[in-house]
Amino acid sequence: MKHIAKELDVSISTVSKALKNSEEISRDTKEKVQAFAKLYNYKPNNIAISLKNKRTKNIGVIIPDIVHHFFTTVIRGIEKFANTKGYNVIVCLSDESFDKEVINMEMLANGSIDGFIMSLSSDTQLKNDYNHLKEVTEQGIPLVLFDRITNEVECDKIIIDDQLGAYVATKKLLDQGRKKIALITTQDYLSVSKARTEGFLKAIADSEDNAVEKLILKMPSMGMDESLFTTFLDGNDVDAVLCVNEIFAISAMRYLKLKGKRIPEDVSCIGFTDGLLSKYANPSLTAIAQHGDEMGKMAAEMLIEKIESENEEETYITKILEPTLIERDSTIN
Amino acid sequence: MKHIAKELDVSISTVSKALKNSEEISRDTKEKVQAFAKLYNYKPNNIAISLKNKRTKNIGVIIPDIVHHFFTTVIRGIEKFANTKGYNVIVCLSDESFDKEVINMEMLANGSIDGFIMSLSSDTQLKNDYNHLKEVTEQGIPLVLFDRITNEVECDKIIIDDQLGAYVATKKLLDQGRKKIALITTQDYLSVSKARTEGFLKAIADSEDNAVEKLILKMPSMGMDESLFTTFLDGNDVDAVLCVNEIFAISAMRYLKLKGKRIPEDVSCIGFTDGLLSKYANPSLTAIAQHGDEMGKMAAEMLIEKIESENEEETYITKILEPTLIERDSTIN
DNA sequence: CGAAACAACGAAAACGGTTTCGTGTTGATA
DNA sequence: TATCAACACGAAACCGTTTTCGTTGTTTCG
Repeated sequence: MKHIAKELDVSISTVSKALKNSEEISRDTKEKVQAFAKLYNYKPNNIAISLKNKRTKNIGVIIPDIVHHFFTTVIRGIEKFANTKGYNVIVCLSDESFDKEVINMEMLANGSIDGFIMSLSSDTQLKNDYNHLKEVTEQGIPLVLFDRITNEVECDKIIIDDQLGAYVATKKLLDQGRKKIALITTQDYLSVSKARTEGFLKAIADSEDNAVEKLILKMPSMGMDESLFTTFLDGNDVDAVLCVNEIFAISAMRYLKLKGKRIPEDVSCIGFTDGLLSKYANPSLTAIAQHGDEMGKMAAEMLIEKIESENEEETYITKILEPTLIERDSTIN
Repeated sequence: MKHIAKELDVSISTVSKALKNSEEISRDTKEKVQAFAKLYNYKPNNIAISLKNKRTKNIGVIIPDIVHHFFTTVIRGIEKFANTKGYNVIVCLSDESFDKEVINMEMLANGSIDGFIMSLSSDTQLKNDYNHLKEVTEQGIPLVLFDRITNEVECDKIIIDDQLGAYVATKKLLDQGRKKIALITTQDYLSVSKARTEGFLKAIADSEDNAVEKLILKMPSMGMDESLFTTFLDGNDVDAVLCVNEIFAISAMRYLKLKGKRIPEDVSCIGFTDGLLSKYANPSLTAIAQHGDEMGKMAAEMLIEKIESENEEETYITKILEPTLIERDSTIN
């Protein structure tokens, strides 16, 4: 701009206004300035604009893991919507660690972003410490929590109804006449695991069928522990399995097949998260779709709404998406 | 800072220096200022610092698709390394579209980032138009291209040796005595597909076994076209299949099994990209690992090196990573 | 004791824009 | 002809920091 101003012998103010097509400036000058701007391929400096406006047009996304189908679909949803609104997405990975989550938030909270979208790390949910979130909201930075959320922090939230998902899936298994149903899940401190377990138990309780046996295996970590897994499946002759993630479900199917079980004839399997594995498994896996794209889109929508809204009224909402049961070949039709 | 300055009755300059532990400022004042800063939880504004330093500590990553195992591992690699160096990662998705790629680059090139890491969209490789990349490099913004690259642009690049990967995989199939080997790939305008096809052909040529038959199916798009696929496999009684991605490989295995073929006894299968599908397929799929994490890490390393190096000497390097053949159950040991 | 050296700090410019508030020129109106 | 809008533009403050270059007041030394 300085350059153009000098070249055209006008002030920087005039250049600025001319480029914004201000009514203040004569048609003549505007055309000249704009022509020069094109010529010199002038592009306004985003940083300077951000400093002036106190708005960066960046949104920070903090997730535990990116090599995970659900999270990537959420990011895609966020990115797509954010882009239409002129926002960029800064992605940080907490790697399931509380400390990294804190560091990342602090890194971004110093003016780099206009708002956060995040899903809690397992470590954070275990520690149950949300001070870093509270600090951010107290600074007035909008925050949207998705999927792995907490009630300890007041902010917008979006989740799928995990309990309902598990309920519907379990009901599906019951309706097929399954009597010995296993739930393979993770520890309860993860908000989603807890909700899914509740849905599972509720469905069985609602069935009022005393012949139904329920079994629950709580895996210690997010990863696979083969021995726990096989011991559980060896010791219990189940006829249905509901797993809280694809990996558990695929592994269960594989091991059951190894043991000579036919799927779905002998054992029905359902897994949470409708990812690639479910689709391409053999047999393909009936799955509870979490609609990550939609979730991401809505999270971005809620966040940008908050960012751009003038009023400071603190009304927070929690949106609950309905999961969908995608029926495939691992359950009987 | 203004606040602290007023409160302590010193100048803003003094506050700034005190916070940076400048030698100019007395121990006494420094302690006071730093204490106040802690008290008021002062955090420097990154935007202002960026404006002053002309360095944002952000790196822009533009990839065609994020719901793709290889790309997510690359992002993870980038993010991890970048974070250790104090950089944040802004992710943009081109969605395989030339236009979006251009828009994203322009959005970020106006001061939002210090450098780019990107992988070309298929659309861009088809159009063969790289002016947006050239503009960016001419502006002096460092650029590192990975995986899907072009020779049309002078910049740092990093790829895996796709030709070698295909060569090794094909050789593996030949060594097993396979005589009728299929390659299922995509169109040649994708740099990686081309290289893989070359490796495939080279391995067969090198074998000097005239009994070996080679077949190539070029799928029209990135997605699956079932009819083309099945027609090809029905019409050719192959005993080995090499696929340029997991989806093709898994689909091939599934269809072959459907036709009564045993894997690996009757047909050996190998796929590019060692992702989740390969690991959890049944049988598990022998795969060519592309080391996305490593690639991402190195890309970030190269980029940050360029960003932080003082000298303007234009020396660009291309790093070539070696792929690894991960042997699993879809090939004979 | 005067000059030089030094320690401690502040004023102001700079980064690249936006925006408010003038100000000087016109032309129309009373 | 004096008055007043409207018009077209410029000066300067501002966003929050950094940094250069003074400017003080105090030592130190010859």
